[in-house]
Amino acid sequence: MRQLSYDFYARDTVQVARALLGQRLVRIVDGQRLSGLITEVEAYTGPDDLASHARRRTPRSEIMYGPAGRAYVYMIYGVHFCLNAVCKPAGQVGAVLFRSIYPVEGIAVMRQRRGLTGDRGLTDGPGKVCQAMGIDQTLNGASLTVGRELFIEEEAEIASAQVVSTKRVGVRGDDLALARLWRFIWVGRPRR
DNA sequence: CAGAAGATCATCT
DNA sequence: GATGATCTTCTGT
Repeated sequence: MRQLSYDFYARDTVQVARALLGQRLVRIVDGQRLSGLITEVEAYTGPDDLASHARRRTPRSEIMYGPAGRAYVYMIYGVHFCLNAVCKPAGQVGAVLFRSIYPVEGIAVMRQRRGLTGDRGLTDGPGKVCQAMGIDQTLNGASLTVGRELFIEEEAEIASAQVVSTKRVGVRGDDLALARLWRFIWVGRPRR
């Protein structure tokens, strides 16, 4: 199992998003291995994408302006965390949001962290993925390429990934022109 | 199954 | 002071 390296992330954000589908997200906590196959992602591009936090360069979004292959973790609605992989297509800015995984290793731990007894709804949402895997803001800025607590392992490439939606988002009124969400899902993925 | 509402706080204006 | 790259619970069909 090879850990995805810097070169994987240092590409066009949309390409990285597509390529991440089917790869294995791994979290090691207390010596325990938690993992799952990536089934849904979303690409956020640089300053010209109004849907992206990088639309403004602030202390929070600064990580997205840094080197590729690092984790961008932030809290949302005061309740949940979202995990991103920073991408850097030469001089550009971007990140990929992990929206859903198919859990494989450490499922019992994930259930416990999620407060569930079954597998329904275990890891099918950005906040759920973070809760199940114990990902919080302490991992913001962590390296996904040389880190040992959070990284991605290479799996056999899948062909059935596709764009499910590109959506335009209004920002303060009628400003619909520049916001795009590139969401990719692994069609025909295993179900849990 | 679909829609509404509340939770709760880091971040930015 | 307002907002949000979400989730859960509750209501009604």
